[in-house]
Amino acid sequence: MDSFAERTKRRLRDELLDAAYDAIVAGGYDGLRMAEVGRRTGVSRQTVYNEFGDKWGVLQAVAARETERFLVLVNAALAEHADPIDGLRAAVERALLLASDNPLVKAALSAPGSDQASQLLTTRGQQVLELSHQRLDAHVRENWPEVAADDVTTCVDIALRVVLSHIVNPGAAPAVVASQVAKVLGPFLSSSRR
Amino acid sequence: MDSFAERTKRRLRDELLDAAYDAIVAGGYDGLRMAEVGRRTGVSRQTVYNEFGDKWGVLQAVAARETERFLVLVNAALAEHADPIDGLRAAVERALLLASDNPLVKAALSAPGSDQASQLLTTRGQQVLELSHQRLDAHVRENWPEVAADDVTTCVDIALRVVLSHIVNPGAAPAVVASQVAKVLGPFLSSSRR
DNA sequence: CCCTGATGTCCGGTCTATTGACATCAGGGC
DNA sequence: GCCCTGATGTCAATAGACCGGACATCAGGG
Repeated sequence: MDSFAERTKRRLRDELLDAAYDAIVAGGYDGLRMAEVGRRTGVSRQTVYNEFGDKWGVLQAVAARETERFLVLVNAALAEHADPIDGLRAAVERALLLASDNPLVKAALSAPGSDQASQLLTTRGQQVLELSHQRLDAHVRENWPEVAADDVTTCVDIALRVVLSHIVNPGAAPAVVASQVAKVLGPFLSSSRR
Repeated sequence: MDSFAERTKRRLRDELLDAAYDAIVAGGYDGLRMAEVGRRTGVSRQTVYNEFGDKWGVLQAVAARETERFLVLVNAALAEHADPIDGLRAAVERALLLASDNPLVKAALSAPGSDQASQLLTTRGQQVLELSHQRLDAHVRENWPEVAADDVTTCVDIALRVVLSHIVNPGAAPAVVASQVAKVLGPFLSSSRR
């Protein structure tokens, strides 16, 4: 089922991502050295290339893992509320708070080389968007089956984009933004109940 | 220094030993199946042979690891006493207590196939003896440098053999045996102080 | 203008696990 | 007594992954 070799492969990838994460947090995308990632993990530079293709692949993989972890926490905020609108508000606020003190987000937006890394959240943001979409859609449908599936998708998409925008370019405080989003999307959600 | 490959190799060996340990505790030496050890670890049967040579090698390796762990605890008992004779008594008692509820020792002495496994502690006990000797000698010399090195070796050897004998063939209670050993060896130790 | 350091690619060598086959042996059932 | 099963132990061929070195390329700095 799950062989030692498979576990080892996963572990290798995980340790490489740990090393890359640390390097990015410490020195941003520019400070990330492929050779250094390998060295810290006790593996050759070539192995890093075999695993991720190129440097951009490393950044993407780090971001994907971080996004997954991020979404677990956001989904937990969603799940704490019986009413979908309350859940929406809580999730938005949680996401903004988490993002504001996430070392990787900070590094991506402010460290040297941020012009590259920040694209993960802007012009090259499909990966993060899609991943978040999948996780959130699934979770919302499970929690509030009474809302039409299409409308869930629409709602998640809009909220997601607003949140992402605020992460990249902060406006009002998290709680304020969350209330705004809930207020604006609330009527739509209510009208779509079966 | 310590590459990913080396760590993986150690981990493999460790997981194989875990699987073998469980199998032996559950079914004794006869109940140990090479294929099962591999299967539980997610590795082929051949890999088990590559690592340990043969079934006896597996048992030896399990015993060696267990002995090391055992000695850490026994040495801790030694270290808790400033006087060598007190230390000796405490170590003997600790060893006998630990052995009496050690699952591996129980399996080796009572489970089916114990005729084979028990040889590790009797006719084929060199490995365990030597390992214990090294660890204990080093520890004792470090703790009580005032005792002549030769006499330490002698003393450890005798105490060790008495303890091993009591493990295989229990006599008086641990505390009693410990006191006996301390009483008998005490004068010798005292006389050898520099 | 060269020198340095980093990315990315290629390839041959090596190590290790895997797979399948085989010989051997002990125990149990017919 | 004889065969069948299951286990140990051995062997060779194969495959997969990492390694090491070499190389082209490019950007930045003295």
